Amino acid sequence: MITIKDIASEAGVSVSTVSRVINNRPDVSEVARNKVLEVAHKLNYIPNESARDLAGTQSDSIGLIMRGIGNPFFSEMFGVIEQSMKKTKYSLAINQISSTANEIQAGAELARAKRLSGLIFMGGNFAYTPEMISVLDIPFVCCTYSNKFGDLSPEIFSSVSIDDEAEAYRAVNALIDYGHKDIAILLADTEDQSISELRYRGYCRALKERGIKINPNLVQKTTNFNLAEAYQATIHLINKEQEFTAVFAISDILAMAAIKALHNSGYQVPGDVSVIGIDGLNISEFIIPTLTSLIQPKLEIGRRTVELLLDIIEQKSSNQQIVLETELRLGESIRSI
Amino acid sequence: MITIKDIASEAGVSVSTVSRVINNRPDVSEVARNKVLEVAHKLNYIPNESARDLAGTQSDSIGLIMRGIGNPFFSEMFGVIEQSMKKTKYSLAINQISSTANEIQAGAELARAKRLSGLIFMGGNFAYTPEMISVLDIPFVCCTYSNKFGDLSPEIFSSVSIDDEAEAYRAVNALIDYGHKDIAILLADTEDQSISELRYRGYCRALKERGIKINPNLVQKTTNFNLAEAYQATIHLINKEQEFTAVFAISDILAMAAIKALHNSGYQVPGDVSVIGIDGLNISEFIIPTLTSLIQPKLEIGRRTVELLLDIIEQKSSNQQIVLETELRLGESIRSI
DNA sequence: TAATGTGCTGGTAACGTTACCATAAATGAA
DNA sequence: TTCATTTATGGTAACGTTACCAGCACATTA
Repeated sequence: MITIKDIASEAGVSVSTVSRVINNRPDVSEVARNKVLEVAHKLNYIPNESARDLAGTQSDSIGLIMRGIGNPFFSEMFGVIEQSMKKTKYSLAINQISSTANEIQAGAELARAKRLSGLIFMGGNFAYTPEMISVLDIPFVCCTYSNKFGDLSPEIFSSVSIDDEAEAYRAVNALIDYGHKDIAILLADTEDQSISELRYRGYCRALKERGIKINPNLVQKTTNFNLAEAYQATIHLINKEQEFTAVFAISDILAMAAIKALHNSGYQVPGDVSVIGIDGLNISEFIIPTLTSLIQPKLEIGRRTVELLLDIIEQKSSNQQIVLETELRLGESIRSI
Repeated sequence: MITIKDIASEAGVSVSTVSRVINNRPDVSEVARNKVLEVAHKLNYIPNESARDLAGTQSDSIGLIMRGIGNPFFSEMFGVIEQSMKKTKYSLAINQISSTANEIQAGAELARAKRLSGLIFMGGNFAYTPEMISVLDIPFVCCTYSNKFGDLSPEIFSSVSIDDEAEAYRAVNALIDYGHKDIAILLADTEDQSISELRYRGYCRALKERGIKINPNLVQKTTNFNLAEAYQATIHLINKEQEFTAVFAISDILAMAAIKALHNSGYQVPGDVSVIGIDGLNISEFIIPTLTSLIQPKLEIGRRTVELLLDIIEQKSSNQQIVLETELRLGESIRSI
């Protein structure tokens, strides 16, 4: 194991100077700098991150607390974030937590155990209170969701996401514009304060504004973002024998399962039933019929999340809530009636 | 920040004793142990991993070098491995590398930077030489692939995977059993020594053994495991106007894109063309038509990978190559002619 | 009785790095 | 010339933990 001491003696300078060179600090002469770099390269030196983290005021690690990798949307988002982080000096420490676990607690523990510089939360809950986040004494950004139900003031938290309520509203309006009135909704999560709840609110608002009564029989819940369960939930919806001509699935993963269930039950999509989703999974463009969906700008969400977090860490920016827009991709899964 | 010193003075013992308790070592009296645990809990103590890694002989981190997260199969495998690792004391350090990067080099660097106890390689290349892996001085396991092209003796490396050649052979034989003779193959990767190459060999062997000549016009390549590219490749295959009644896609992701491309080009699947894949993505069971595929035992691959690596680290086992079998799931995408 | 374990405990030097202070040399201003 | 200021460097104490050695009771054996 090559250490800065080895480099120091080999290059004929002190460990302090080596450390300064490695960390790209200004107060070093060109001669010393070049000599150190040359020796470091020759000896194939790799800094020991543990020692760095321990000695430094903070580590160069960012924690990612993920919930529900079951939904491929988050796998895709993970890839994007990982990619964005690659361009920085920071590395990612990932912690996947169960849907029931307390993510704030998990984040706080990871942060202290690994001396993280910052945290990214993905796929979480919405209801944070100031007391809850007070245990987090480092910068954090919520990715793909905001704090619509909590009572946090905008100054004390950051997020990068779409406006779930507004986008759902837009999706349902698209269906209504196509002439649909009997629109079922396929929800996930049993928790009240979830992304599902927000999108449900958008559904309700759209129907109300267009003078359509909400029919509880057309509100179908599934426990999570899982193909098999969503399939069963759709079968259940069909078995209610309540007429509907369209399904708004609050996620592409649910939408794809719904299309399959409808198809297996003898319904044509979009002939008999139109289906629209939200999220924009890569695969949803390649199924038959192509899924109509509101595509989240995954690349930009990931990029902006990393950017914002780093700016906050480096005190170039303060907390803010960034809201991005989806793009409506018209696929083959809906038609007008 | 609470340290073992705080606990030591609060509990009235030495730091050595606290360390012993935290690490569950035997030589501590019950009285001291209980007192320390009580104080640690009261002060909400969380061990500093950096200090641990630095002071200890090795860290409790395992590195995961992943290639090509583009293929959802690896996202799903990642979830499984993450889950399996949860049950152990080890934590995961993930490094996603580009398809051109040298994974051995990446692994070696990560291992030294973070003082890893072991490495898992996923989605990589096949051709390792003893010199190449000699830079890795820690235990490692190749997950989902083996070393079919390299000249490593079985004693010096470990893997958990299916037999890609044999499984491809099985898939193509299934098509032949259904009466198909003009069987196209959809490959990925331009590199010679890949998973794609092995599956291609299985395809060739099956055809040869059943007396079918290999038609180069029916061998269609795409540069990687990507839906859009696979779609284009299939279109290209169709445009050759070479008759074929079946497609063997060497991965589900390619198979799904192929089905879509065939469908958009006016071919019925399986009416005109049968399609079979390998891997077993979650979604492939929910597309129309349900994909026929050889399902990799993802859970078991992940579990055995972690198990084997930990056994090697803890010297309970030596290197070995574990080969698991797929399960043929007959979907709607093939039919006999 | 003396010698030899055995179980538990504390002290302290690592681990590899950074932060901070001290100092020497070089430069500029008075 | 002399003093102040800048620039480049080295020395060393942290950081929080584990590994290792030493030592003290107390029990066991010859």
